[in-house]
Amino acid sequence: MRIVSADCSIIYTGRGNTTLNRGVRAIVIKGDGSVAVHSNEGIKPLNYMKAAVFSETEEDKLSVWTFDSRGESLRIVIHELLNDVMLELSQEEEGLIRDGTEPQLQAWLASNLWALRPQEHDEEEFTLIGKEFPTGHGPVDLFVGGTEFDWAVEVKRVATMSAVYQVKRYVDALNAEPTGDKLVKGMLVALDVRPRAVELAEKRGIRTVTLPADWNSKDTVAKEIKEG
Amino acid sequence: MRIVSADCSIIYTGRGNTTLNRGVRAIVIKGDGSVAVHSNEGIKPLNYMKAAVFSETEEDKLSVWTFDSRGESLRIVIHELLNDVMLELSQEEEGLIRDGTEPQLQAWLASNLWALRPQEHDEEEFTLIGKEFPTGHGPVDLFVGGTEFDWAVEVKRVATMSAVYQVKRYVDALNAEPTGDKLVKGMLVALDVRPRAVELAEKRGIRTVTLPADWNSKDTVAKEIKEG
DNA sequence: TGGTGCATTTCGCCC
DNA sequence: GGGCGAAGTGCACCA
Repeated sequence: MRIVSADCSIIYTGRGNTTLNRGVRAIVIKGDGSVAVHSNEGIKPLNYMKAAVFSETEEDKLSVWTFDSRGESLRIVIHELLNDVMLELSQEEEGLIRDGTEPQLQAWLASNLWALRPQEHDEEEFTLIGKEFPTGHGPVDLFVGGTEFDWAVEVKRVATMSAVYQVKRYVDALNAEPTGDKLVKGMLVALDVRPRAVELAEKRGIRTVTLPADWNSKDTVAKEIKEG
Repeated sequence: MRIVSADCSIIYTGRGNTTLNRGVRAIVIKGDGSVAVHSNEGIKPLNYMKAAVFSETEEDKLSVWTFDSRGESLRIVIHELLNDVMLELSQEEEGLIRDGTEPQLQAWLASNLWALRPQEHDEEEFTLIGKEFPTGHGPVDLFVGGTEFDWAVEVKRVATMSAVYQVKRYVDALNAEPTGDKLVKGMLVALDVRPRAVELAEKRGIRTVTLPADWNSKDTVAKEIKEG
């Protein structure tokens, strides 16, 4: 990985267009040809490009670095090159091992359906009918049978209003072409159900369940429930 | 900005949990306290944290770097520190100037309503009724009067199926409580309307308009039209 | 290879 | 400061 600090100005054209006036930034060029330009703030780069082809030209006695990819171009004018470092990183990167992702949350819920109970003391028995259950408007994460209703359960890490609309579509589609004899209701389960989503869900008759952040570290889980 | 290359292993706990086994990566620490760990591939960092508080301890004769933020922790065990570089970047970063963003596309359409015509030779006159026009399901980008219908126009850079559902909600809400005497129809305008979105829009009676990538560089614009 | 949806999304705008 | 939605989203997965 090559890291350069330089007084530079940058123009990007491609999916959009951006201009970056003169200033000193860090230019990072990786082994796979990807390039990123970083300022002294924030996580995201100012400019970037994936797997690009590098070429260097000279204009008005200034070095111009061009990175080209399909239909995109990043053009860096080097006014002054201040630093140039090469770092030898691992060639074989194993990559991150993630935990607490949405698919894992979904799998955990599938085998801990009691977490969907509206109240701690509730004894309602849920049975798993299917995962990624087809609805005619795309698959719903979990399809669960209850005593009174069947439930279309959508799992999110963060649930916003659009997730409520999504559940609504699933419920309508499932009730339009019933596969069982029970009425289908909707349930939105997330670590963070946004207030506006809670509000909208209540209005639409959809139950929301907020799981605690440590859902995967305990067997007994306290949770907040809003019944729509 | 400090850049370190090190043989390290990393554990993150916070919004999720991640483990990164031993390997040589670049650790980037910026002036605002944000930290990012980069491998030799890709744009996104393996691990990262915004505006964190740094502290260094020693465990089993190894240096451990801990970055803490509210409820999050990034813990980097330094097995071997290979490189340590300090780069002086601009303190005052003007930032990117963006062009071709969705708001700009929306503004351009508002004063170039002819671009919404279904055919090049069509002479239909559109009149702008409002921008960010309230619908009862959130504001629609443009509300436009035509000869036969009024149009709820949603503008995207990339339009997917969820954008179609969004327009459908606007149209239904507007027709449920009419503000004019014309029936409201939906229109989805984007630089890239995904095939599945086109398909769904046709089924839902929503018109889709695909603008060319160079929409802002010419006055006469060729475009593809699908009438729903 | 392209479509679909998650992300420790990040980031900016408006309230 | 929290909510909301765009992003040059990136990225992995799956057809």
